[in-house]
Amino acid sequence: MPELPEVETIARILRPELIGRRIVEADVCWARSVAMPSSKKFKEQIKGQEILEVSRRGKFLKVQLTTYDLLIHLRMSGDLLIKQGKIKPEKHDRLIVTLIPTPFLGEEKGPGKTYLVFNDTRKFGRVWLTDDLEKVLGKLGPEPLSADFTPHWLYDSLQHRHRQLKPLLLDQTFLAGLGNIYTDEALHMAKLHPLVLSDSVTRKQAERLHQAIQAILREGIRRNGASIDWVYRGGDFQNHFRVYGREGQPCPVCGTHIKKIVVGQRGTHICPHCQKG
DNA sequence: CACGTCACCTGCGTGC
DNA sequence: TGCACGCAGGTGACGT
Repeated sequence: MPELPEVETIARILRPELIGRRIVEADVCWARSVAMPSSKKFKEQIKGQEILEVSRRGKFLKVQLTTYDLLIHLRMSGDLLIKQGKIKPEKHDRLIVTLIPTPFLGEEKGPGKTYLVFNDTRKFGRVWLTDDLEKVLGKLGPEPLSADFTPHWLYDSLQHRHRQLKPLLLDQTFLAGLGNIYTDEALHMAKLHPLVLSDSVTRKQAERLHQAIQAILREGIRRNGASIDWVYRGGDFQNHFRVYGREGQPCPVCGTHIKKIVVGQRGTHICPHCQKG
């Protein structure tokens, strides 16, 4: 589900809630949600860890602990929620982490507990607990909103591949963070057809694509991400899609009806007038 | 190396 | 109303 802007939004929401708290317990409700280490070791190792920082890398949420990092990938339907006081597990909760403020080490006394709840209907999401970030994040491409991601880098990297633009942009080892929605939106903004081969892109087009990727991700973040289907977390970018999910509706640029095609098994939305093959 | 296919899961909308 | 089917914000393991 969530792409870079949604994960960034979640990180920003969770950061003030989590930093400075200590993990007293983790309840793994669906063992396969824990990718690494074993469910048993996960519970042992996470106990007592303090949360030092909450950030994002690509679509991964990164929770820096005293001696480990907790990495969370929400995949298609995952969500992270903060709950307080007495809670009852909801239907699709896969992991519940119990937290207390660091000054209060007594479990029973002190202020009420806080819970970090990982809810994931489709069970595709995964969490990792590791002391070696590279092991999980090592193959990721650059951050699209970082200084590493320049028009020159993009042009150069496109020339060195021979792939269709959309599948390449979805490839997290090429660039980290774009998913189906933001890729369609960025290609439309850049006026590039998703099937165009990467090494046929001109310098000018690569500059447009670079600009479009950053603009669309920044807009997504500014609007607190998109909330579609049954996962709603307050974002409203879904009301501003230019092409995604707008089959048959007019292109906001030229008015032509948006077409839906399939590219690499993914539903793909284009304006046939703005985005020429 | 690039691409297609399937698998992993649950739930929702559609059409019969 | 029931049911089959297709589809969904992602990724990884295969085979060609």
